[in-house]
Amino acid sequence: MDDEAVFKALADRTRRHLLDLLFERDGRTLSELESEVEMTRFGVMKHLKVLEEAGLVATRRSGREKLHFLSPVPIQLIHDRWIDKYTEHRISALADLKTKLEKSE
Amino acid sequence: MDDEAVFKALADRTRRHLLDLLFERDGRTLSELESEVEMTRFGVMKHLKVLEEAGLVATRRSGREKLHFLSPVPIQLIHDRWIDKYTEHRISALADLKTKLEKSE
DNA sequence: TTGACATGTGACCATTTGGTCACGTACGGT
DNA sequence: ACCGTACGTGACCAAATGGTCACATGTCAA
Repeated sequence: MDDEAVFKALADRTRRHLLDLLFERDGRTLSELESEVEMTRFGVMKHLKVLEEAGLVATRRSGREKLHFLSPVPIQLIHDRWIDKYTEHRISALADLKTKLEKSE
Repeated sequence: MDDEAVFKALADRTRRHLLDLLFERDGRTLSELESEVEMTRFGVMKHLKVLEEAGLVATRRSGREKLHFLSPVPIQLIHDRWIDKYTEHRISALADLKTKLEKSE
């Protein structure tokens, strides 16, 4: 697996925020994403490039705009790497519990 | 979520290899893990500390040894963040296909 | 209690990374 | 044709990261 690019891409807080934005609504342009982040256009562009090269974001040009889409396949592969099929249900229960505890703080 | 530490921890190739080793067999000592990696003891120790602080590895002391265990809960949480429950089956099929294609190369 | 083994700490250095900027290219509307 | 808009490139710098080493602590066993 070409995992290096994927994990490096996920290691930055801004890039994860961009993924969150695209998870919420797909097909946004660079300018639109830029307005959601405290950073110049150049920074955002660099981050999107990293995400695209990692296969976490797919793009499509439309005139002078570039549309960005979330591509979750690599995330699924991460999961499959360290979660044993047989213990998956047990872990899921733990993860749900952890989420609930944190929300109720 | 305290995701920063988790993603930073996963961003390094050596640390992912250590997780693979622990996924394969739990409860190993530092010295044992050191022998599996091309690096001095100090480097491995630093990496294990990062993994432990991220909650990806749990430890237990036993005499002068320190035993390391894989803790996959944070991995599950990553998955849950960007994989929509309703599209999960479709993505899984894609991920399986990708794995098969890469294996047959 | 002495010695060997297993783990721990802080300083140090080379490389990578995140962010900005000056400048450049491409498309659309009027 | 022209101007405004949207995206792209390369250089540059400060900060974070990965790795090693000298040195230190704790534990077992003879």
